[in-house]
Amino acid sequence: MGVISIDLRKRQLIYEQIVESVKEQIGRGVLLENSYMPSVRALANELGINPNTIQKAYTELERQGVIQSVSGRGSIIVANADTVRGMRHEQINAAIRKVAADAADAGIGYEDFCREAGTAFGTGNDGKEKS
Amino acid sequence: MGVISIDLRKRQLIYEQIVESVKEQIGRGVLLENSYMPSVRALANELGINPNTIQKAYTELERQGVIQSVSGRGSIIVANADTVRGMRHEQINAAIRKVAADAADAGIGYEDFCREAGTAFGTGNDGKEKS
Amino acid sequence: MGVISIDLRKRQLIYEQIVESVKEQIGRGVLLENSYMPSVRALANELGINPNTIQKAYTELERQGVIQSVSGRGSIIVANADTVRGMRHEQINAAIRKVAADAADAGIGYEDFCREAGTAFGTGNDGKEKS
Amino acid sequence: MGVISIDLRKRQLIYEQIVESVKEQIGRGVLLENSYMPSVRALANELGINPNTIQKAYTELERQGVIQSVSGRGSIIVANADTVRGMRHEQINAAIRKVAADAADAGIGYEDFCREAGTAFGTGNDGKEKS
DNA sequence: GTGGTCTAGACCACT
DNA sequence: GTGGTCTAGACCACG
Repeated sequence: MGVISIDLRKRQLIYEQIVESVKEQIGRGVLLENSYMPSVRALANELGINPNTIQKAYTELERQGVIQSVSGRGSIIVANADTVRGMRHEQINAAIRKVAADAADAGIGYEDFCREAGTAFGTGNDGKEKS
Repeated sequence: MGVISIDLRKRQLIYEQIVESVKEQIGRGVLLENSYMPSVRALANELGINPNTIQKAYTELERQGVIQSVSGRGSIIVANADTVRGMRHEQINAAIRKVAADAADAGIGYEDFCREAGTAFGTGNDGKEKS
Repeated sequence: MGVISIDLRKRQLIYEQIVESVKEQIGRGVLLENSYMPSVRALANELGINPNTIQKAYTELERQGVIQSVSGRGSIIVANADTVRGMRHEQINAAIRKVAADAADAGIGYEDFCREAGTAFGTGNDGKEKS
Repeated sequence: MGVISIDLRKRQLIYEQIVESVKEQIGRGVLLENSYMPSVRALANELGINPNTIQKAYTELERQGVIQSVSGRGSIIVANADTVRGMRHEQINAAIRKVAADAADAGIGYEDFCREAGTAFGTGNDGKEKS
């Protein structure tokens, strides 16, 4: 089974899901720097979607400097795990700031915000130091 | 100038933007319980979009119990500010949990998460008291 | 307070609701044979709806032989309670046959049908003789 | 010939007729779980009505959890016959209770009610065993 | 071709 | 003029 996954029911564009999934797997060390990505055709087949969509994702990944397409050879991963983890962190941090701004706007306080978030972190930081 | 605003450039569906904008303004007390919403045509005209899109938004608002439409009369706001704020809070809490889960998954710790979020809350709560 | 009632939120046409409401009140003996109906204008005012709608209802009532309009005088009730009760019974019987046919079609048995209906009749016929 | 039927002369909304017809055919086992619905355009063409109306029906069916639509793929039936039959039964039971309440209100007794209904059930259950 | 959103504009019942 | 349904047809992302 492949390591790249998509969900057709999500509203997020499929090619974006692929981009994110690829970066996530590189960050996890599942996909390695200097190794080849599956071919457009192979991945399209594996995910059961159209090659055009894969192509769009690969083009975007190349634009972001994550992979590099070599004519007749395939697409090679040129970013290392740390780099993409950094990209992912920055993306998530932006999402955090956005939802925090929404929460602040809706009158949710900082402590309530952290308490709500705490449940997602398994390390005992579930807000109990608030009680 | 009207109180309901949309941004055609956003990827969020227009009718959803309207639904959220209406709920936000009710929550802020700008739109009041028992008062009438602008008519479908009037709002369509004001926002420069098609009446059908407004209709779709109003239908959804009625489905959510926020307004009640009567043919030939207009659409009356039946939810009070607290109710709508509660709906909005629940929505935002869900978003917080989601982004927190993403962050945890990406290896961002609870404290980093709260520190990142802290900037959105004006009160100097940048996460220090968590450490 | 008037005896004729309508519900603007229902999907049933308003003039039909008025027709039914009038017949129901005649059947109950609240509106009496040979007495006058409220004037179109008065009833429109009382119900807060447009006189055209009342006029439509009165026209239909006249067509059914329930009232008779006399120019410059008003509309007089010409059907007695028994007559309209009969009309109403026939209408309801038709509705019963229709819903029974739907139920039979959906595979609901006669006994289940009667048990479900029993709860609406306060007289102890709530299906317990089935148990 | 298709299995989904509508009647333009009925007052019931077309998209509602479609929703009900689809659920009925699923309940009958004519439309099967995990099979695809006809495409929006195909059904629109077959029934001679506008694709938007079909879309509205499909959207409602998805909201009810009967089908699941995937852009570019089609709409797959996800509810099984039993589930849909259950939904239909609950709907019909509500209708039974409503008409029974009307009947009781009009002075029709439980036994008369069941006798009237009996004719719709073919098995000689005309209410005799109730007396 | 497929679903989904949106525009444009019609008709209806009712105000 | 008001909400609501429907028609006609456009564009988009995807197959």
